[in-house]
Amino acid sequence: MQQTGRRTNEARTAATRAALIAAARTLFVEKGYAETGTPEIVAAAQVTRGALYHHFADKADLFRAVVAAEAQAVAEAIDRATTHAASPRKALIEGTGVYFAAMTEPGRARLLLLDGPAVLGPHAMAELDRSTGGGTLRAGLAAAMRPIDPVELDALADCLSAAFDRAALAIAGGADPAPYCAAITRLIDATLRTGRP
Amino acid sequence: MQQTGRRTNEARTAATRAALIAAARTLFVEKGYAETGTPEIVAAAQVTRGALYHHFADKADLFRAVVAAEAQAVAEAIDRATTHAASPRKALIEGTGVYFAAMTEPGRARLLLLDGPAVLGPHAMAELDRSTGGGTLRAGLAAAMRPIDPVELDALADCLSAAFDRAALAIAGGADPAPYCAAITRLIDATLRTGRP
DNA sequence: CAAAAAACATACATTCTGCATGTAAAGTGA
DNA sequence: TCACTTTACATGCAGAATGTATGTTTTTTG
Repeated sequence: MQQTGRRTNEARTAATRAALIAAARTLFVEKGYAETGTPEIVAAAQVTRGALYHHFADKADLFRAVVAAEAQAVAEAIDRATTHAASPRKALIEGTGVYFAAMTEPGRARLLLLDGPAVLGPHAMAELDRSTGGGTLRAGLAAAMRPIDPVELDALADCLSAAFDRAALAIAGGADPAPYCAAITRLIDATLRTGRP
Repeated sequence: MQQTGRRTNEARTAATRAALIAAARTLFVEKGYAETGTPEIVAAAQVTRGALYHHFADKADLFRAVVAAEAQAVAEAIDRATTHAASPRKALIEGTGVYFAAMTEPGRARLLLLDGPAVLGPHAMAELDRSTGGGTLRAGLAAAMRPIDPVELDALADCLSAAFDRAALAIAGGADPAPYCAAITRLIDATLRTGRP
């Protein structure tokens, strides 16, 4: 495992960045962003602080990379599991189920829903969502409801996703999933009925 | 304004704590929890760091006091504006309006919805809600819907309040309130229709 | 009014962050 | 392949922040 052989610069960079992101993810999940120091991260990643500050602007930038990777993983899980369901409504219900399942990955809820918004700001998180898999819920709603004002649709999708996030966070925190799943299903059905009376 | 005259200990403590909480609130709102240092806080409050660490266990404890005061203010605003509306449904709609208005106080959304959960944890925030004004939404739902499983009612109230919070955060961030108000009203109506078909 | 306790003030030890500067490894053009 | 440039990493340092230990002043109490 010693880097005795020659390695291309691209490979070196990829390896170092990957090691840093993996180590940082573990520690950020375990102890939170603020309580994790860069010395601890680089020790776990087997690199020096110099390497960290060569590849990332600062600690927050490394955290941004960790969160981005996490959002990417969620987006991929959703893309992968997208079965073309019969009705738009079925698609919506299944989609939320997949999102829900993806958010059970340990530490994911804390990174994406707790420390992420606080450290990077809700604006950066929203843009991150948009650049990865965002818009899925909005599209699903648009397909399943009667046409509504696009701006209100944006707001509705935003509020609904917040409800999903709260459920995911509660479950990640040890709550019983059953009542939350029931509540979420109820919310979706209710919203759809609003569109088609 | 010099504290030349004799002051009872109780008064000294109250004044010092109030000055610290006020100064900390301003700075935490302006620059966030992590970027605000205790030297800056005590300078703004005209006290020394010794006073801070005499009254509060650590920086997070001071932050907890700030957030608790904020939650208290919200609870009082809701209690104050509670008009006994005609129908349970009207009461629910009006209640969310009052909550919404209370959350427009500058900095409040950041303290209660962003830094609070990240620094103190969602569990502590939930307990804080419970100890101040929490349960209002749950009670309103229970009154306006046909009876449902209490555990699911808890989850539903939790998810709905998350939707409200997201809207409050968006508006505090500069978003147009109109579409969010429309989306929230739609969500409430839809949920109530679920209970009484 | 003396003794105890509370409320502060000061100094210090530790730790962290970000940068500046130094070195080794890889890429490049002739 | 060889000098040269660039990239990747290593080390050391300056500034600042946190929490605590210890000292001092102001109330309170018997």
